[in-house]
Amino acid sequence: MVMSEYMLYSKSSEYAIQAMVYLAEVKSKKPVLTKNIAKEYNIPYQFLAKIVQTLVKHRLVKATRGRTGGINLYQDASKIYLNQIVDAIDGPPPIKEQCAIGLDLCSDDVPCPIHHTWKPIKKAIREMLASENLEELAHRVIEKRRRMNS
Amino acid sequence: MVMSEYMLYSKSSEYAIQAMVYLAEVKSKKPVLTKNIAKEYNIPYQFLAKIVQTLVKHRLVKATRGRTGGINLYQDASKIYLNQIVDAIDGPPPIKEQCAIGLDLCSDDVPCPIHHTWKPIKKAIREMLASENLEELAHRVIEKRRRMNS
DNA sequence: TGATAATCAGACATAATAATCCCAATAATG
DNA sequence: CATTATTGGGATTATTATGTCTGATTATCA
Repeated sequence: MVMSEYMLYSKSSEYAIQAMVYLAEVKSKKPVLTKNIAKEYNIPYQFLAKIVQTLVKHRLVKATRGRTGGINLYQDASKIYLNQIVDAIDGPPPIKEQCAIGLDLCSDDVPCPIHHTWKPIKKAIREMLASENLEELAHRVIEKRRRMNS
Repeated sequence: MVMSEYMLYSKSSEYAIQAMVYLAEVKSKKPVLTKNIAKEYNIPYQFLAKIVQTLVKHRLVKATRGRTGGINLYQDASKIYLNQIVDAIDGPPPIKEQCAIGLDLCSDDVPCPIHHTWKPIKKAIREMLASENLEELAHRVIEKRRRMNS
């Protein structure tokens, strides 16, 4: 199998994050073309367009139709966190705890073999996604570009 | 998309782990039937048979053919770690660091926006998989069963 | 008001993963 | 030695995730 490494979210979510970081980066008042974002990040255009539609429905992105149309962030970049994007695309996290090795009925009371190790890690991931907002991310992307070009 | 939650390895690897925990649990000198493992864990038999073939090739499982055949652990349960199983099925981890949000050229020098948060978490996951051996896991599965039936 | 350029929406196509089928090879047993 | 029961392994199918096509809708601008 392929399994690059530890998947936190789907490819679709990854594209969604990239697109929204782009929007946070350019800070354009005017609508930004989905096509340009796709080109910039090498995302298949039509596929990204679909993802953007979902982001619009979840009010993470605002779309303007027509000739001078495009997309913008629905609200300030500092108020949008990674977990919101992932939840919009992949759906909200499961109600019941999921067991890492697929045993049924895994909980704090009846833990699976790796429950106590896995649980805090899972919590750390959740907190990571819930603490990173687009404004900070965009800042760091800009910083990254600066370093790459030097 | 579905994305139950944070995928550490493929479904195939999950099945492989379950099967090997089972082998560690029963501690049978006689070969154990793949069919029985499949039934016990509700794994599609033919699919598990395929996975077992891979485990055999990687010398994690020893297969005995013929009428009284079946499978056993290749070595002592205490010497087999989760990462070995995952690597055998999903392939070894990528050489280059993978960026969590899919930006190219992410490294310690030119980090992606969430690099510094993600890196230690990734390390923790790796260490979890590299520190859990089948003997301990089997012990805890037995303990789990005891608790579930009380 | 017609040409142009964007998003919206649903159907369709492709690729990757998961699962199944079938029969050969192996080995024990009556 | 035929029967039975197992793994081995290639081909095939099913399901899901990813990606594409086409046309409708909306809005600007000459």
